[in-house]
Amino acid sequence: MTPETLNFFDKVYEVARQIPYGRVTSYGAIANFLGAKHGARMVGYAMNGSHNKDVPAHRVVNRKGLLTGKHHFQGTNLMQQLLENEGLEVVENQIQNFDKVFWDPIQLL
DNA sequence: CTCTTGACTGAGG
DNA sequence: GCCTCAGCCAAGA
Repeated sequence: MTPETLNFFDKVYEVARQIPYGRVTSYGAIANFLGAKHGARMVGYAMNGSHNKDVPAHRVVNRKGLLTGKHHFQGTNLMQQLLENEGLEVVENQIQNFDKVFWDPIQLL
């Protein structure tokens, strides 16, 4: 675990916290925003340790709007419930109107 | 050290 | 649109 990796983890959490209410983004978008050469996979891996942080990990999905990380949440459909609670429409672990609720961290600049 | 496993993604058929 | 393949790379066994 290099210092750069730790910094990367913190950056991921920092970006994730900036995701607006009712919006979502993808692992790749975050990776691209951070210029992460480790790739989107590491973003997902970073989220693995986001449990005891104030990170809305449920707003981060894969590029198709699929809730690939729902099994990392407590219960079976907690992630979906959280998203629906924010006014999002989720069917079969997939976010509906994904292109409309998608939020690219690049817009933060 | 090697091998496997992923909360991924883009390209090609 | 679907499926498959190949890069990607940190962590754990």
